[in-house]
Amino acid sequence: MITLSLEEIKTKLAEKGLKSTQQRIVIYNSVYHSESHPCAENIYEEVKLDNPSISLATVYKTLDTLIDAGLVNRVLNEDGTMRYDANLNSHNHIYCTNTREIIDYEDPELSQLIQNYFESKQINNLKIKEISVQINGEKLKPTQAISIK
Amino acid sequence: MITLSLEEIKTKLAEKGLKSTQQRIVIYNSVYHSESHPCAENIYEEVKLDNPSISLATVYKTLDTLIDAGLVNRVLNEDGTMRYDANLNSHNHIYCTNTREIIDYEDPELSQLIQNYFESKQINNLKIKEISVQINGEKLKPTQAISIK
DNA sequence: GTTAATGCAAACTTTTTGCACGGCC
DNA sequence: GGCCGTGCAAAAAGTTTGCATTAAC
Repeated sequence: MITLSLEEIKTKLAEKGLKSTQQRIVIYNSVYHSESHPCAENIYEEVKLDNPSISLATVYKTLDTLIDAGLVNRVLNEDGTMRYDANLNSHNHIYCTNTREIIDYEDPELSQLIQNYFESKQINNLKIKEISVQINGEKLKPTQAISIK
Repeated sequence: MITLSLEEIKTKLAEKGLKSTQQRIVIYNSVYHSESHPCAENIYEEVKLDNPSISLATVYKTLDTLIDAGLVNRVLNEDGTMRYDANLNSHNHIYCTNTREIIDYEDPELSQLIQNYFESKQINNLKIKEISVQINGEKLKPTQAISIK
């Protein structure tokens, strides 16, 4: 995992023309460093530990701001709640049907394969903007053991 | 589009051990024949035209019943609302960012390509059960394509 | 006739909104 | 200092639940 310093976060916000408020910093930091794909409530609970006065409405508003700025993406969860993801490289996800985790899956080779496919095959009257692959599966136990840090 | 007769719907319900109530018949029929992927509210509005006494709660309960029976699938929408789909063959979806429609996209060639890819490349300790592709894009109106500006 | 499904209303969860106050540039 | 962001509380949107009534088998 790549960690971001306070200065790096401030720079990223500034690049998008956003004021570096305390709330934006801690919320972006929380999403960025989350292993899973947290929902607004998860983020609220985490940032509240160090910032007890923060409001859940601010978490929602700030996430919308970060999404509009292109720093964070929405991820859909099987249960219909909105999840958030600051990893903008990967749009592929593995959904583990056992643990209900959503795991980022980056695979440039796969992305290229699909992109090539759609260069030779157009879909009627559709301007494709983005393609993502969702893989549903079961994490087998050895992986679970290894993945514990 | 393949249409289903009343008798065929009753048979499908009976095969799953479900009583053929008026509500189940009209709700399943509505989802089955929908071009888009309706949400519970959409289905409610449609079936209410012919069945004014039906309740929204019944729509939700019936959809859950149909999902449990394997006659209908849930589909996630970008806006976080739950959508429903009676086409069990295709797991690829096109999401139109203009109209917010979700459109089924069946493409055996694409599915085969991806399946082949994952036969030669395993993901660590993951037992893959299902792979789906989501394509986000804009449906172009014919007028847009030929418009002179 | 028995059992399960429906309809209603109320509750619950998640997300959004309006507005006064406070903090960043 | 001016303006934008935040916090609060209330509302909206989406979904679930409990229970008395009704319908299917």
